[in-house]
Amino acid sequence: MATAAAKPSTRSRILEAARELFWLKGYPETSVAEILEKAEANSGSFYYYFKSKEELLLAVLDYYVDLLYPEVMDQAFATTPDPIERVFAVLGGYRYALEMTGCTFGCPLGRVALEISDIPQAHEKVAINFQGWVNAVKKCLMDAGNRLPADVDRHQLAQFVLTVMEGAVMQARVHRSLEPFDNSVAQLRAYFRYLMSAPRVVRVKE
Amino acid sequence: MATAAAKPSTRSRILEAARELFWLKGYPETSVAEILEKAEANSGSFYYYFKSKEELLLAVLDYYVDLLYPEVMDQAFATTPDPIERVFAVLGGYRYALEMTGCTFGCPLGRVALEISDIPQAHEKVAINFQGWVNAVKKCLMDAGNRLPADVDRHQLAQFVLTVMEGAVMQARVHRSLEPFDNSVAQLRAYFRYLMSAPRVVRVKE
DNA sequence: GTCTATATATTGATAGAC
DNA sequence: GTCTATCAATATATAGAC
Repeated sequence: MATAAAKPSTRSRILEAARELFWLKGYPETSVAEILEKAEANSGSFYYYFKSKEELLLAVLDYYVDLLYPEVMDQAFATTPDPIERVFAVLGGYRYALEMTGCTFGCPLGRVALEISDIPQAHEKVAINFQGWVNAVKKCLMDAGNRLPADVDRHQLAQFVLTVMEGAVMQARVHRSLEPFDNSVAQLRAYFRYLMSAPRVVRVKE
Repeated sequence: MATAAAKPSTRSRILEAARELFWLKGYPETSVAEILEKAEANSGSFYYYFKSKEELLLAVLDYYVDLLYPEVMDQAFATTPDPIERVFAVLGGYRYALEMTGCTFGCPLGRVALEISDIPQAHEKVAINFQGWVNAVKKCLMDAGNRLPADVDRHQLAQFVLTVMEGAVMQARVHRSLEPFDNSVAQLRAYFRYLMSAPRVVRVKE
């Protein structure tokens, strides 16, 4: 017979609680005491597993690397076979997160990227996460083959998709509205439509 | 004869110190004590002018509204007559700020947008700042007249430019490199080139 | 490994003299 | 309006029993 799920280890409970609180409240605004309460753990356990709050942040950022596919990419890849549409399905996932949170919370890594300024290792780890995201999108763009012009740099375009996602999420957050997000994605779509459009004959001045 | 510049008022010294520190360290990580030290003021003066640290943040965000043209737009408008090139000159201003700070500091409002989550008034004021920015860019796009297709929504496109700026600045910050910024602007340029390209004859399948 | 109790520093904010 | 002194709360982190 099925047994009840075992309670996760203390360390992973702390990690999970921190991940959620850093996402909701930000790293500087989250106290160790709050993390402990949410994780149902004690101060002694915390400092047994982590040297400091700062080290916990770095562990959370490593954790996010593992979550890229299960939390961000897998669903888009599973439901959307067309590689170009997959890219927009990934963006749709962020739209859904905004929708579910009243347009308050989008990408937790973008938040760390801007709110932290004195922990260079944190930026390095966010950069690694961004690289993983960009590579996943780049893979889609490469899978699109010759539907995109050969001279379009896939890496640059994938980086641009991340740029648009982060900027769009930010604006949705401050406006508490999906409109700026949808507008930005609409413009990105127009750009892709152009890139994928049939060969053009440009009328030349006589 | 010329007199030495008068020392700014205590209130404006506090406001200016806060603006810079919130930009460099973020709002939660900046203590009132630091602001006072930088402003050469005392706790008593601070709470004479501001009800709380939170109210100071709101005052700083109002202050930014006044700084939009002098700090962000004026130079681009003065040096670049072409309205489309003006938009890219504005982006060039952010590139310069990144360059001058080792790719660590871009837009202070984007930072507040993501690091603050429990002060709705702060988001409202960032939204007002973003609106001003978008409107300034929108004005350029409208000045471009029929160089852009009539059916392109100027507001949506201006919002997209802000999206790209914020996302590009964020990536430059985490990578400590201008490359992601330049890549994103290059893609935005390609999109504008497309929008401004001569009327196209699309080859139709037979 | 987990617990409670606590050390030490710093936080935002206030009081009251001048 | 500006000053110093200080409050009360909270922060991260540690000590040492179990």
